Amino acid sequence: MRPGLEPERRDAARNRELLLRAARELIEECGADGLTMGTLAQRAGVGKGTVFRRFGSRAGLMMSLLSDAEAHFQGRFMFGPPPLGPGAPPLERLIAFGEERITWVLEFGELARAADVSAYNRFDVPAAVLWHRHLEMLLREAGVTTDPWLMATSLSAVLEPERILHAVRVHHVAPERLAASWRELVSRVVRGA
Amino acid sequence: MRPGLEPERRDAARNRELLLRAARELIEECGADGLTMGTLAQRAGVGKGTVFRRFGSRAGLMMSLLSDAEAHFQGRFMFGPPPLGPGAPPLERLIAFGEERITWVLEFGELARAADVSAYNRFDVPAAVLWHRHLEMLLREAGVTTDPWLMATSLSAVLEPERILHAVRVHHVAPERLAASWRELVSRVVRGA
DNA sequence: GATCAAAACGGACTGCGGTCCGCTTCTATT
DNA sequence: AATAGAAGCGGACCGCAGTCCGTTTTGATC
Repeated sequence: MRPGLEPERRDAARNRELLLRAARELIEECGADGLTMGTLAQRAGVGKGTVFRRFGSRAGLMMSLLSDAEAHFQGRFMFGPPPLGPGAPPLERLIAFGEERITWVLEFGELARAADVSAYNRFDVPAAVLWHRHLEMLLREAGVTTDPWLMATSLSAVLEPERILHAVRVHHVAPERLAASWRELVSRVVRGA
Repeated sequence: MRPGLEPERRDAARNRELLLRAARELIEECGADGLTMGTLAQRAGVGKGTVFRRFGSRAGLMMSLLSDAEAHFQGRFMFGPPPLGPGAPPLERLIAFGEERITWVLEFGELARAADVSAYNRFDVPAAVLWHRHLEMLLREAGVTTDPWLMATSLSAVLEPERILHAVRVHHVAPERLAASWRELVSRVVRGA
């Protein structure tokens, strides 16, 4: 999250750790939706202003909590072993990407939902941009030449946490069924090229 | 919105009209995001409790404001002339549906965004269910046999107001380009069958 | 027209995310 | 060790969505 170039003051760093620890505890106890910024400040033993100074907003806090998991996932699809990482044919990588993302959403999705900035720029956070670029690149490699940028946008929409969680939690769709549908969709998109 | 079977009391009906009129005025002046329930109550000359009694929530109010436009759109794709309405081949109807929905979002999307309940059940409001069923039906007719329900879910995701508005307003994507991408996507999905 | 229960009303109240600003604590410099 | 000013701190404060409950309006019944 933080570029190490301009180091944090000691008390600031201490409070960040205090807050992250307290946040994880609270989420454990009440779920991500049950966490309020006031309670968090109290639990961590700091003022509310400090929480907002550190994380900017509730969404920012959630993004900080996610950043480890996100970095790990990013590392895997960019540098990890095939079929998710480089080395496999693009269609297989697309399929693997969706499958892994579905798994990821099932594990961290509630946090991801809480991290969604409710403005238009929800799609412009670094992680979302990275995923989008990755999809676009794979589509190009797979020979999709007509507007790969928008096609990547559409595929991103399909993998949005909100929908995936809704399908699984409300409609009791099995994750494997989601994955199968994704395979089908992306195969058709690519084969149509 | 209201089934006519259990008629409203006179004062209730009067206040509903007052509120809807005031809401439209305020949105005209401040945009949908700028409308607050308190201001609305004040403008309409009623108490805040009344606003919530009538519409349940801010999202409910926005849905009431949308209901005319929604009913009109629904009428067109269910009973209107082809290619949107019945009579045209399913692929053409799918294409027309997306095109019309894009146009619709560009006109009413801000309202639609404001009407989005921020819970899981955002996809279970009657209008969303209807669109979903319509897409599913067209997919079946077009010969998509593998999990048309989930495929319809995916296609719905692509047409979500939030993304369309983001593409147009932030990334300056021309609506025609969105429509072209939709045609491409849905053609490939169907042809793959 | 008087009566009465149900429906509707209204505004004080709660809890939340987020801001503001006077005060405190660090750390670089001498 | 003294100092200065930048960085950090905290909690009172704001505006908002949504709730609660004592009071008022309505319209069916007599």
